[in-house]
Amino acid sequence: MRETTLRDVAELAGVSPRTVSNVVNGYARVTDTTREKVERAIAQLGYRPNVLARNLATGRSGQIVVVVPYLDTPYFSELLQAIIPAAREAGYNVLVDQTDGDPAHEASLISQGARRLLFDGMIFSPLGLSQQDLSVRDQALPLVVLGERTSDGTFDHVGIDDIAASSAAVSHLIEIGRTRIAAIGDQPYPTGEAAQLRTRGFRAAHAAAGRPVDESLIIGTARFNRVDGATAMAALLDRADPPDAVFCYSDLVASGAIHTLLQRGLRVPEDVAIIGYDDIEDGRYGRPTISTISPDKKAIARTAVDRLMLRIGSPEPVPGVELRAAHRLIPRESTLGRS
Amino acid sequence: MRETTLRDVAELAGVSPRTVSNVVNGYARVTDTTREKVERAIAQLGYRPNVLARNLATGRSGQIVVVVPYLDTPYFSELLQAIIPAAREAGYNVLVDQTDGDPAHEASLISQGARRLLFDGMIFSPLGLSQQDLSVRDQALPLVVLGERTSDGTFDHVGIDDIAASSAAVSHLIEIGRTRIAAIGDQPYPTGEAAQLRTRGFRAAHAAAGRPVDESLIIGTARFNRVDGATAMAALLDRADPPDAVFCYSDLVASGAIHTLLQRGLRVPEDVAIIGYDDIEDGRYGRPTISTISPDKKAIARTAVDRLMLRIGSPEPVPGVELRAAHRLIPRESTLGRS
DNA sequence: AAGTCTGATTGCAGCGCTGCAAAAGACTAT
DNA sequence: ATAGTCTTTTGCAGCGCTGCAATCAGACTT
Repeated sequence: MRETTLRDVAELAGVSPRTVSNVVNGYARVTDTTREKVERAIAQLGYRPNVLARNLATGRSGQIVVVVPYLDTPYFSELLQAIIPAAREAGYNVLVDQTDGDPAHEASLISQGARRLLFDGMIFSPLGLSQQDLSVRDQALPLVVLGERTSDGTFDHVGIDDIAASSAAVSHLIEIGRTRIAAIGDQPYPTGEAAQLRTRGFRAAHAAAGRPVDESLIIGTARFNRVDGATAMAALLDRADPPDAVFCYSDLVASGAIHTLLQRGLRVPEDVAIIGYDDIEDGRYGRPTISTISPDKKAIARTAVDRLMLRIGSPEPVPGVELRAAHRLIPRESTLGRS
Repeated sequence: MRETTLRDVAELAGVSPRTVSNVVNGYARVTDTTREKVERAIAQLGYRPNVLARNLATGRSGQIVVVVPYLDTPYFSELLQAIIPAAREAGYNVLVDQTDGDPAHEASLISQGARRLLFDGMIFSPLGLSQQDLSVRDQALPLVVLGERTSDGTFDHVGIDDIAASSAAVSHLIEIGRTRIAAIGDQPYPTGEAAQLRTRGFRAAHAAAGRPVDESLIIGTARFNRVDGATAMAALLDRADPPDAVFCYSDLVASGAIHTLLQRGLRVPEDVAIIGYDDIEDGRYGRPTISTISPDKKAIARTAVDRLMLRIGSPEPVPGVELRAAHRLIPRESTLGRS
């Protein structure tokens, strides 16, 4: 039993297939009477357009892909949760990909390859790819990059002002009277742009307060996750002169750090104050609740989707722009204590 | 500048388009010399097949959709992280959808509607739909259901033995000497099957130990999240006779409950032991670490994908089966204390 | 040497839709 | 009544690929 096609509907309604197509797509001018006839026929036959055929005819898939390093990282899943409805609203479906931060995988994705045409555009949150890697890519693919890379002019970049945000976080620690402030999460190598910006904010806040930076208090980690946070915190505590506050480059890192502190019988924030970054839901429910920098994820999602739609819709190349979403400092128990 | 097509390759290689297609798809028998010729031509022209055209010709999209209620719920994002690679391995791309548990949205998804043909099959984790709702659906859509519904014979169901798992969790609480055990998460209404199975396990464990169940210790919640867990725990503590242990229907609920306990200055597990369900990553890093029931997510993902592939590949209807993945009890600090 | 068989290759048709531009109708102005 | 204008509808062709069945070439039988 064949599915009903445009042609079937056309026959029943007594019009041409093209007219049915016009009705279905809301295209062009169609008289009300014709429209009604067609709609009645559609209803009667239970016609549903064949997306595959439409895709081939239009050369578009109506899908975008969102690529994140890790799906089970709360920040990304929360972001995704914001992107999907925004895309759907624009009439697009969302494919999801995770790369595990693998540079090869990431590179293969932006060069399209076998999955060409499967999606009309990409929202990409790179991890393993450096700024430079991003530039050698299939220029035909409309691309919006999230995170901390900067645009090379061929794609858009949406992010928050990481330096300002990080600086605000550290200034907050200074304001509550901390004097030995550590940073956990630095990544001083090409793919560590995100981390490096936060380190710059860390320095900026010190400079603004007229404080020197103790370089030995900047601890590197491979990833921004709990284990790394816990390990780095342990290393800090094993020193002769442990810090009295830590700026963690993600809430997960913060959560790991807090874990270590509590395990050693130290109090947060009395002994060591902690501030994170990302404002993941977890941070609002742990104990203590985690002070953090909250990027406006909804704004990021909406902006990214809007720009991507614009790129997809435009015949000629759209110059890439830098777009900043808002962020704000949210002090919670891990710096202010129980209220 | 047109993209190169099969025809271009055929011309350059001096063979028919059909032969090129055969080479590309690894179909049929092709002599080594022909294959080489074709492959050389492909490389020379940088030919990449047009997925859209292939989809139309074959009537398949090479995509499956995974539908979950909430993407930012760790259990689902962890599950998704397991499903995506499994599907990719089988040559399928994964679309992701979240329904917010909205019954209307869920219903529209399983009835296919406008997105017909966009995916060849669906892995669906229902929340708002009752058993009955599931049965009125587009039978043509290959479907594998996750979670706690049971198959009506037209789709496969993959889950763990919830009753046994819940019972094991509660038995664990009994074994460590607890006498007043509460349950947080019951949902005594049609769409609450998941919760009800856990409640049955709760009762079963009591029965097995020859203990009566105090019905007033079974607390309902609208969702399985932190807030609900925290609220329910507070209600329990406000009673004259609070429990000394709680079986929480998810790790998030457990996390919320622990939050309340600690906030009130109670100790976990000394004053109240807590066990959760799902084994999300968070539970391994919080303080205390959360004892839990760990469903084998990798097995669930693999089984679901395998079954779906089988359904997609089969011309005639495949009878639906019930498949059980393994689970195990993982005692951690929230029941055993610090070691 | 003719007949048979096996495996490699090919041609045709069409998947169901839309872009394009032309045709048909409706209406206005002369 | 006729030409001109604008709106609505239509026909054609083709997006690039694969299913199917037929064809062809070579090897093997008798």
